[in-house]
Amino acid sequence: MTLILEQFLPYRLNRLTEALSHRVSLAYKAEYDLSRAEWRAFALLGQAQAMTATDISYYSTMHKTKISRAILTLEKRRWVRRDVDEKDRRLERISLTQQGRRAYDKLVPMMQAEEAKLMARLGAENSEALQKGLAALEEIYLEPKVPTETEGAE
Amino acid sequence: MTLILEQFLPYRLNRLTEALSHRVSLAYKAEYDLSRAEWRAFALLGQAQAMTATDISYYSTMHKTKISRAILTLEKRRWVRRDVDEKDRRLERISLTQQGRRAYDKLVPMMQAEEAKLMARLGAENSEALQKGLAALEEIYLEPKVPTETEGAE
DNA sequence: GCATATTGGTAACATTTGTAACAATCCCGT
DNA sequence: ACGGGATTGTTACAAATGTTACCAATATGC
Repeated sequence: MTLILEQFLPYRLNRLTEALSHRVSLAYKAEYDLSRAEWRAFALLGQAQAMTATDISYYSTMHKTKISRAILTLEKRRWVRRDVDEKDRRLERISLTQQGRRAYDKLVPMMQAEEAKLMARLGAENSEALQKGLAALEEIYLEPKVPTETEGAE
Repeated sequence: MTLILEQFLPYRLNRLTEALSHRVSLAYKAEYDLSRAEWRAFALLGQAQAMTATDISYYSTMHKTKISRAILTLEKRRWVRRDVDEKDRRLERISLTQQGRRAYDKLVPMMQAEEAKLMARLGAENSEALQKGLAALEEIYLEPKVPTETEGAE
């Protein structure tokens, strides 16, 4: 009885994720010295208008204390700011500052270029297969979407 | 300029990996109280005859000190043993004990069942697409194989 | 053959992370 | 309107992790 790890989905995903994340991290580390947590929070904030820390935690699959700290760091850089929600004063809506937006606009093309390079190497057919497979997996295991407005994460 | 995370491969892989790994971890945690590192080292040792700690580190994408500690724990449980390689006495070949093998033989079917359930939900077509896409990615980003004998990692 | 560099593995230390407790706020039923 | 219970985010502390230094064994170069 043997579990063939090369065929075991969690193992495969783990290794690929590690490899890809590491590759991509080179860009934001070299350019801005961001940690993984910071980059993820940052990327989410770039896409959505204003999220709460809980939202970010949910969509990044990272612990809320980690997010709390990442946000603090980003805040110190003046890349994000917090505004207490007037309707519910427990909530802090986090959003990019103008300065943060500029950094985002500079960083994103680098990431996209990296991904484009990868897709080119994969080829159209493999790439499509991958999209299809991942989409199906996501449907089973993940919540559907990243919000573009602050909204509860279930 | 916006990076759509739902379409960004590292993000997608990360979330899926988290979700799947967590799901699978329930089995080995509930049954044997293994940590992730322990489970991965264990699974690799179940497949290969005898690996060195460095091999395990490489194939599990985990830090060598983490592996060192995981092996120590597994050794205390008497699931693995070490034998100093007589040819190169710096090396320790780690392998499953009989007791370890029994635990492995009990655990593996549970993991396979979990995966089979997933594949069934995916359906044949999506599953094949996924396989194809992942295989292509692996070819670009990963070393080819898990050794079945102790051997250097690249 | 001997000095030096390299490798496998561990240990000490410092950093990072998560768990648990907390304050502030809100919700809801009464 | 009040009180119990939930929710948001932070902090204190404990556990896990990684960096660095280290030892032992081996390989390399002269």
